[in-house]
Amino acid sequence: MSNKKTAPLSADELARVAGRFKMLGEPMRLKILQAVCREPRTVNDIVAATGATQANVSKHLALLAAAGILEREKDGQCVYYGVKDRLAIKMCELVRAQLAD
Amino acid sequence: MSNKKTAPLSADELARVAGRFKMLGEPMRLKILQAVCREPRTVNDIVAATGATQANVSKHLALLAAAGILEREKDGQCVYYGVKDRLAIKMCELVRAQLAD
DNA sequence: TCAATATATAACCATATAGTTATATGTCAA
DNA sequence: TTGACATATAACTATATGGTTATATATTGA
Repeated sequence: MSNKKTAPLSADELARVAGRFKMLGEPMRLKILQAVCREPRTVNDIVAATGATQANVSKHLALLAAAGILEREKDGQCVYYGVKDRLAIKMCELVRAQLAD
Repeated sequence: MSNKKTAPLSADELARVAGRFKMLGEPMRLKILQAVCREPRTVNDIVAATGATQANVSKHLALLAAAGILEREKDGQCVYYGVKDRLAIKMCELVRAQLAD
């Protein structure tokens, strides 16, 4: 155990951390996260829940899955997306709570 | 106390939360946060610590201060920037820890 | 007042990316 | 097969913004 007083992040680490935040820095993606937060949903469900176009939702889903925030599971002709990274959700709640003061 | 099972965020709240993350989604800004994390530092110090140009640092500092993440205090001809929003730092550490697995 | 120093800002360019439209791919049922 | 549905992807446009250069605005000391 023990922390080394938090060593400075390398350029690479900095970029990774920033990338994580950048992924959450888009309203539409947060809206998608909200839609799949409870349980996995199909792309169609998410499209309906967000009101965005199917192509746009699909693109964001691909990004979120590639970032490891969502996970993809195919079932027949449907594809379910669910939350893989609970920390992302946690952080959304933290910020939300903070803004509500 | 008591949570209402987390009501869905309005478009406006969504934008605010996203804006918060977007502010942290830039490597240079994280580097600046690192520089001022322990104690307030002058712009010059931050420029030296980050290796970026003075104009660029100044711009990011203005953004971070406007977002309420940093606070600005003038002392003579120097300006000190320090962390105002500890949650931002906390989240950086959370993500950093997560990536280190 | 003048020079030196610290910080901010304006104007600009280049790049990344969100959203769109159109189309491709895959899966099922008749 | 064929048609209907679900999802993905390609090509494109428009916009936001990070970084740069040049300059403006304090503030201090000589």
